[in-house]
Amino acid sequence: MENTVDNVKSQMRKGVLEYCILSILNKKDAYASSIIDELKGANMIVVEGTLYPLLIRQKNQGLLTYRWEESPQGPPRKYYAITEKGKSQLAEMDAAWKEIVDTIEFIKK
Amino acid sequence: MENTVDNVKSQMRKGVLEYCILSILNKKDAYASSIIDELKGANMIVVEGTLYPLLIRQKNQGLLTYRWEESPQGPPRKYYAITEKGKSQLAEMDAAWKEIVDTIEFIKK
DNA sequence: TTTACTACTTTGCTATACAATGTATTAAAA
DNA sequence: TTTTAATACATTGTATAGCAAAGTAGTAAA
Repeated sequence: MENTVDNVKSQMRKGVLEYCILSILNKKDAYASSIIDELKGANMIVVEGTLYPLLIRQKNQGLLTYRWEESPQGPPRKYYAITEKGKSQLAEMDAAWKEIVDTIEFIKK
Repeated sequence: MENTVDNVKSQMRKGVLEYCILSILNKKDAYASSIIDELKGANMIVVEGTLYPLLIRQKNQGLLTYRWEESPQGPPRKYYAITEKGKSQLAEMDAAWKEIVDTIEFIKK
C-alpha cells in the first residue's frame, strides 16, 4: 500500500460517497457524468468505475429510480432521481455524518 | 447488504478510523483496549478485530512505535506512540478531513 | 465511412471493517 | 493447587467497495 495524500483522501471518501450522491440527487435529478462534474467541482474526484456501480447499488436498494432522456448531443442519458426511501436514508445519513464530525472534534480536544 | 443505521455509520467510519487512531495517539501513548474505550466514549464503536490489524499496519508503515509495559492487573500492555512520520501523516489527514467536511458542506448548499 | 465525443457498463484487483475464534497472562476463588 | 474470571493481544475468513483499465454503444461532424 502506498502512503500518499491521495491514498489518505481515497480512504476517507469511502462511505461518504454514498452520502454525497444522495445529497446531490436530493437537490435535483442528474445523470452520472453530471454527478461526476459536480463532485469534481466540490473538490472530490470520482471515477466512472466507482460511480456507476454505486448508482446501480442504490437503485437496487430502492433509494433511486431512473429514466432515460435524450441528450442534445450524444447518446441518451440515464437520469437518476431520489425516492422516498432514499430521502429517509439520507436523513439517517445526515445524522450519522453529524455524529462523525462531532466524534472527530471530540477526539481532537 | 442490510440497510440499518448502524450500517450507514459503519460505512462512514471507513477511512476515518486511521485518522482517529493517529489523533488519539498524538495526545498521549495508549494501548489497544484504552483506545477502544476512548473511541467508545466518543460514540464510535470499534471492535478488536478491526483495531489490532490497524495498529499493526500503522506500525509497519512507520507511523507508530510500541513498547511493552506491565499492567497493574492482568497481562502486559502494548503501548503505542506516534512517530514523527506519523505526525506528518496526521497533518496530511487533518487537511484531507477539512477538505471532505468542506466538500459535504458545499454539496449540501 | 471514419473519427471524435459522450455515456453507460464490466472485470479484476486490492484494501479494510468486522464477526468469530484463538492464545496467553495474571490473580482471585474454590 | 486447580479452576475461573478478567484482561489483553492476535488471526482467520468473509463481504464490501473504490479504482484502474478495458469494453460497448449511440450521435454527429469531418
